[in-house]
Amino acid sequence: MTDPAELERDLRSAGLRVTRPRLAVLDAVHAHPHLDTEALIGAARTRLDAVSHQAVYDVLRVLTDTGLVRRIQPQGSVARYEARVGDNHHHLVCRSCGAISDVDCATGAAPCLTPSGDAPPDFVVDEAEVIYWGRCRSCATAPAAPSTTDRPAERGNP
Amino acid sequence: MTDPAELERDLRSAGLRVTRPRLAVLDAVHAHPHLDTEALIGAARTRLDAVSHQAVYDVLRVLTDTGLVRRIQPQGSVARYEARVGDNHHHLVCRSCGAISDVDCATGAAPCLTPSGDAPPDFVVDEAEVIYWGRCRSCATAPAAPSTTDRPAERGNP
DNA sequence: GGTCGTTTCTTGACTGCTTCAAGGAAACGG
DNA sequence: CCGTTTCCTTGAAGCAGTCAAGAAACGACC
Repeated sequence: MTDPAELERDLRSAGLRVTRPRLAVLDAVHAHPHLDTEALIGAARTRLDAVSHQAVYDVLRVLTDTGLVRRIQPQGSVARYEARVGDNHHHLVCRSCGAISDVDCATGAAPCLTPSGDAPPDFVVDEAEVIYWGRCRSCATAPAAPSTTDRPAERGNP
Repeated sequence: MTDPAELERDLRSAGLRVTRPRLAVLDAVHAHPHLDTEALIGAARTRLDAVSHQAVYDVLRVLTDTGLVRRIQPQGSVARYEARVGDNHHHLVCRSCGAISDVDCATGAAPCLTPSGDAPPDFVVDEAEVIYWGRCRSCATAPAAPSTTDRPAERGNP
């Protein structure tokens, strides 16, 4: 649980009003990286007695727009959010259980990567988003049995 | 329009039955890279008199599963498909008009990139998916007026 | 502290992409 | 040519996310 005063300061410095739903959601995103919206609604409701799902959607949008949180959405997954912003890190996603983990970016500053061979015609690139696809250890060792300890990402799994 | 015999050969070598919807969709994906499903339904219907939208969804799933087409889905966009597979290339996406273009991968073979600093814990990576975000030339020069010549990607644009 | 204007949250309905399900049609091996 | 298997059609449903109108909360100013 992050210091409320710090969260409040973050909101204010982003030019946002400080409201209880915003504090709750922001704290939840800090506490649990890579959660989806539904889970964040739940997490916000443990902090507050009641929040509408619409409020959480609104808050997440505002926080994303102001850069306080980052939204990621690997294929086959719904939107997920994290509070680690500004360091241009990347993500590892497990193909079978959907687990996500962070990887530091080698180059550091965005766009950490530029299209190779400067062939690209007329594009001004400001960010390179990288997703590493593979299998986490538990799924790599037990291929057919996706672990249930992490939340699955793919919807249409047979 | 790709040679039908060639498309047929591709289907067979992937172990798939050759049907008219599959040929039509596969040809459409070859002809128009980065189209979304709705546009592909339209493109398939110019090749065939009638195809159900469900058939196109089914076909796209099968083609994706067998690796004959690749599915991409930048944030804020619906699913899009391309027939350029196996070369592990990447994509440039314009933030304002949603235009997508291809970039060759420098390294060539997948995973063209490995997580830097081998810090990542216990992940077997088989692919690195890179999306370069930025602005295409027309949008970079006219920031406030997204070009309508390319199909927009974002839905909730004000 | 109290008051006012603006922003934000609540409630409820709705959209759009995608998938599910059942039955008929087509592909392909024999 | 026939039977089995797979695939397409039709129609409906699911689900994440959005829209809209009114009530509540924030915070600036007095």
